[in-house]
Amino acid sequence: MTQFYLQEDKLYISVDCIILGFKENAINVLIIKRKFEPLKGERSLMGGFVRMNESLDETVSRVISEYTGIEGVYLEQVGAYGDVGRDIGERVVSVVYYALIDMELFDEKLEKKHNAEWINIHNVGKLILDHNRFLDDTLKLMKRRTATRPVGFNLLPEKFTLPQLQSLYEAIYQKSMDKRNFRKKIFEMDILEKLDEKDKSASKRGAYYYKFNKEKYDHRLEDGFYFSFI
Amino acid sequence: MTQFYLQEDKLYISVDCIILGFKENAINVLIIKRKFEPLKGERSLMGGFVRMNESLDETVSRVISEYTGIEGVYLEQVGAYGDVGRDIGERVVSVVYYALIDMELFDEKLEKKHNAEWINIHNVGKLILDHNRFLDDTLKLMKRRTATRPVGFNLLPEKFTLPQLQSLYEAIYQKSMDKRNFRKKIFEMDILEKLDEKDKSASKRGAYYYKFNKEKYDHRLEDGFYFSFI
DNA sequence: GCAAAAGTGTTAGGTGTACACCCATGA
DNA sequence: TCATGGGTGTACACCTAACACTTTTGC
Repeated sequence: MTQFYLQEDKLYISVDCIILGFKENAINVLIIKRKFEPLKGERSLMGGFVRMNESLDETVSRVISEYTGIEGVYLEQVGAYGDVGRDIGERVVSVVYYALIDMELFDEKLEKKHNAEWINIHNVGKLILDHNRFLDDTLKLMKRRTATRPVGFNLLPEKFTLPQLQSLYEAIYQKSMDKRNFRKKIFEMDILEKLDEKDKSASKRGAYYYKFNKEKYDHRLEDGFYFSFI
Repeated sequence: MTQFYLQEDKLYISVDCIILGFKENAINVLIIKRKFEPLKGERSLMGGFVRMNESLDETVSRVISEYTGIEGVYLEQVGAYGDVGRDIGERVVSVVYYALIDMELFDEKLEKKHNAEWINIHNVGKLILDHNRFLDDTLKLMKRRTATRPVGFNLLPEKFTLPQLQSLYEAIYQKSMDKRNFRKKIFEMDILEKLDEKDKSASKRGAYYYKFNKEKYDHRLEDGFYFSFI
């Protein structure tokens, strides 16, 4: 059986990760300055080669964990990029994923170790190779996804306030929203659980904490419930 | 520079294609019965290995052209599938694409040559490996895409009637639509060009032919026009 | 007591949906 | 003339979007 494949070419496959986090009312992406040739000193996404005995998902998780210290994050595949000349020197097909992480869980020691920094997604300059394209495609996909699935919560801590949630969506869609309409929409979805606790860090009055209630959400999905932020 | 990659693994990469066509009010997919081992006689999607000097897009186009005789079709990537055991015998990462073709352009000689047949997407039985998953993922993606982009036209001849167009969308979404509402929506989009010619094959009165007007569509997109069938 | 953020309802306009009849033509 | 599919308009329900004031509390 192996005979059948023998005449075919084998290629390098890498995974590139776009790690997104939310802080100070902005979506940030983790970027590294490469410490070695080729392209030393230039800015890049995090990546890794897919190993023979490793699934794509395993490669991504390995890379994410290496650069953030976090396991089990929300991941979505953006796509495979395979133009012949996309990498320099060697032919490499890259599969791109993005991850939404809670920046409070980020291991800051890794920031120095990898020469990494969080950059506002609107100020990311030139990246190596076709990484800017990866980022552009990711942002389009992420906007669509956060509009139709409750995945934005992955960018927030487990407990969050409604002003926080709103400012997250405002950062994603780059437009300000009406407080009353936003809250009405969220409440109608009936997927949040209100806690008794308040966050007083942003105001004297304090804002109630909420949690995303996955059970409620899954239950609502069953009877053809259609989801839509924005 | 090449040194840098030397220690990494190289893998086989294949492309699998889901070729969709519209005929007799149903969406059909082209399926082959494999003529050789492994898995001889079983039903499969069309695929091909990515060659060292070929981009993914080139591989897809090669495969599509080989099995349909058509060039320049509408293509969209579904994703990369890379579980370690997904292929039997060897490790192969597969990148899946779907194509929307006008079945009138299909070269029927190739049907026998490749042991291929068009099967209604709701009657496709068991396919080899993880090909059923590819098909399921494709259909979800295609439904979303045809709902928000005017790509359904790729499944019709250049000239088509409104009853044809409606029956296409009814086949995609598996539900019947109101004629008046459908036409209203389409006309409001203002992306069709009415021809003077009629199609009399389905009725005595005849239905006017229309053409998709890409210029109009591109123009409307510029001023934040949001598109939505269904 | 005041500054600063959290929280709360109503209305008007627009969009989606349901629904029934006449038209054109070939046989 | 009749059977068959093509073509057309309206009314109601629902959803979206715009809008301003009161509440809480630490300082």
